[in-house]
Amino acid sequence: MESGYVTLEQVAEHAGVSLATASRVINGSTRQVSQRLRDKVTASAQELGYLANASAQTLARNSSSLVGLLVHDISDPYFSSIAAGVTRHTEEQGLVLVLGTTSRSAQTEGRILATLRAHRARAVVLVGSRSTDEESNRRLSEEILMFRRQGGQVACVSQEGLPADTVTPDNHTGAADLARRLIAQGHREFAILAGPTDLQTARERLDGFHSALSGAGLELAHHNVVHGAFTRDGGYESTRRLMAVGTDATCLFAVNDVMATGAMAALRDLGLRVPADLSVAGFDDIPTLRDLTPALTTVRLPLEEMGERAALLALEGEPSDQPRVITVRGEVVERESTAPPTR
Amino acid sequence: MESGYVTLEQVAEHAGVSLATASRVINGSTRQVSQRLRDKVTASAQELGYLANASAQTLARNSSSLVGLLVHDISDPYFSSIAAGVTRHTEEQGLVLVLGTTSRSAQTEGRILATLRAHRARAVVLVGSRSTDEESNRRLSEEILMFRRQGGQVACVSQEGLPADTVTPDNHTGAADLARRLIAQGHREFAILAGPTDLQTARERLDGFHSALSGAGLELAHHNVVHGAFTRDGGYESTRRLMAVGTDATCLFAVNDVMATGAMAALRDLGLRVPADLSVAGFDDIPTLRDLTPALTTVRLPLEEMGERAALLALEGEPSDQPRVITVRGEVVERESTAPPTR
DNA sequence: CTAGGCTAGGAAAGAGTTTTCCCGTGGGCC
DNA sequence: GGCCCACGGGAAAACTCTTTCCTAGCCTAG
Repeated sequence: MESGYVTLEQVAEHAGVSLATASRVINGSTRQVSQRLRDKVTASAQELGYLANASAQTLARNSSSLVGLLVHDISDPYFSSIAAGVTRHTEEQGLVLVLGTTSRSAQTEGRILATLRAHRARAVVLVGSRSTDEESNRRLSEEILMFRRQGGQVACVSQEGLPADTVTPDNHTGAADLARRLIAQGHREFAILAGPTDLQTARERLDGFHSALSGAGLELAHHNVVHGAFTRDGGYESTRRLMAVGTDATCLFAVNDVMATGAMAALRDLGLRVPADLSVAGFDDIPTLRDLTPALTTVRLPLEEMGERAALLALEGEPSDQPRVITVRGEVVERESTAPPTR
Repeated sequence: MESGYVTLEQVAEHAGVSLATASRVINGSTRQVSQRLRDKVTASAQELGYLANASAQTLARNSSSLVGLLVHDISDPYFSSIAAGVTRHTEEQGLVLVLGTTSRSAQTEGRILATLRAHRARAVVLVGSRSTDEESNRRLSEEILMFRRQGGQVACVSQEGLPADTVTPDNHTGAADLARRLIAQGHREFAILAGPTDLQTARERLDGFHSALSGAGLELAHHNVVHGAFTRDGGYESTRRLMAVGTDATCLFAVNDVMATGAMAALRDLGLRVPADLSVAGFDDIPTLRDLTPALTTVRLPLEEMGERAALLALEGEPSDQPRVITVRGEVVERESTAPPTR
């Protein structure tokens, strides 16, 4: 333990057995080893402070205990919630979690996936909404397939349609449920912070909301749908844009909570009160944002659980050809940010 | 590329050169290789889709590109902000970030550090407040030294006193500055949510606050200091306890923002208004929590930058014996959660 | 013209495991 | 008692790189 490393060979020598035997004892191989030698080896390992060299093991086994997790931005509480779920599972399995931050760049994503392949990562969990851009999807699919060909498993959160297992919220139904609740509350005119145009998740939520409106015989005016970044600042800025041209809406639906947060900030800066002047609803029910005032009406998603289940899919599953899809249903939680319209 | 892997040997063979030459070309060795062979090798590598096996490289070089990051809980926005900073640096250096979540368990921490050693991680960044418990500090120091003996570098955030480089906030001064501002605002009676008793950071902030009070000739009543978990729920619960026995304080200082968040929630539940009935101040200025209403008066820490600088320390520094300490000074930001007392 | 020094390239020795293959011993069965 | 099998143990190959050491060839200087 003095300095540097203790190798298995040293353990074997110290125990007076062969390298093979020592190895068999250490990693509890299927092969039988007599109790006597077993004890001697474990004692030696203990005494010398043996710690197996993970690289050598990976090389020999051609499989590591690394699990990748790709998110756009770990400081975004949406991603960090999911990350916590993934972490919980990898931690208790004794796996090593590699965190890759893509900053929404497909190129970075590709680079990280290659790195994970180079490390013979066992699995990777991809979080973040799928783009609707065909080209980038094709490239991502290619990467995923390459990963799988090399024996790795892939699971996605919120990214259906890729050649990998998926756990995804039912965005359409969730948004539609929410819309119906808001209609029941008395709202007739809505504005929507719809996020980026090329994001599958954002689009599904918009569609779901829209279709519930149609079902109730309501129109959604074109000028009441505004697109922008899927972030807090995107929500802020989108709201400013919306209010600059003016709106007749009594309720603002931001397709995710972080945008709703930005929206509420913008409205406050404009001197408007929520929900008195305008109701605001979000989507995700991010734990960290539950303390906003007024408390956000939103669609609850079990984010941490989703991360955990994705990890489970990636790590337990047989590498099947048919991607398994777990759909989780969101539940509308009505809080203080929405109220019957005063107009 | 068909399936499985392409090895360097295959590339060499395809290019009609030796393994050694191929290796030299691939990793741009110091040794000269003629342009002709160089081109042939790169072309072959490209054509075959060669990707170096990271484990083999680690084994051969006895050094990997893994960097560990240890936090208590990644879904806590304090940690995820710092993580974002660390990530930024590792990402642009092409390093691989391993995220370890300790759940505040020294045992888990030890386990993860051992895993990182087994992987020959190049460096590790430890985030989170040092305990004041001597025994666990001794054990952690031992782990760190072992890590360093094996060629790894260690840097800490908010954990001074360990045998490793550190970037730490000046908790004492920050809290004292805050106290003085609050006194200037007219407050004379304070209550403190002091966090866990055994947390160095919490204690320093309490001490700093306390000493500024003393400096102004003010007392801090014993019953106005309440301890509890360093979390949102800890803050909530501590506040309930505080209010249950009653307090004469006009201002409540929670030693970090997440506790302050819980405090504000508790006060709201009790029907008290902030700052009208009671002022509340925090510490950290966590970006995600800036949208709370009322906006929190707090001490701003450049969390992301702190993460980045810790990564820098761990990765640039010479392994020196004398731990380098970077102290960052927090800046008081006065917002809406504090106001002159009405009583 | 030869000795000596460079240089580019290759052979091979590691790096630390796992795992296959082989061997010797001992026990059970006829 | 002999044969076969099972089983515990070891030697060595395999995993894929990096790097050292060596060699052949060429150039230059004496």
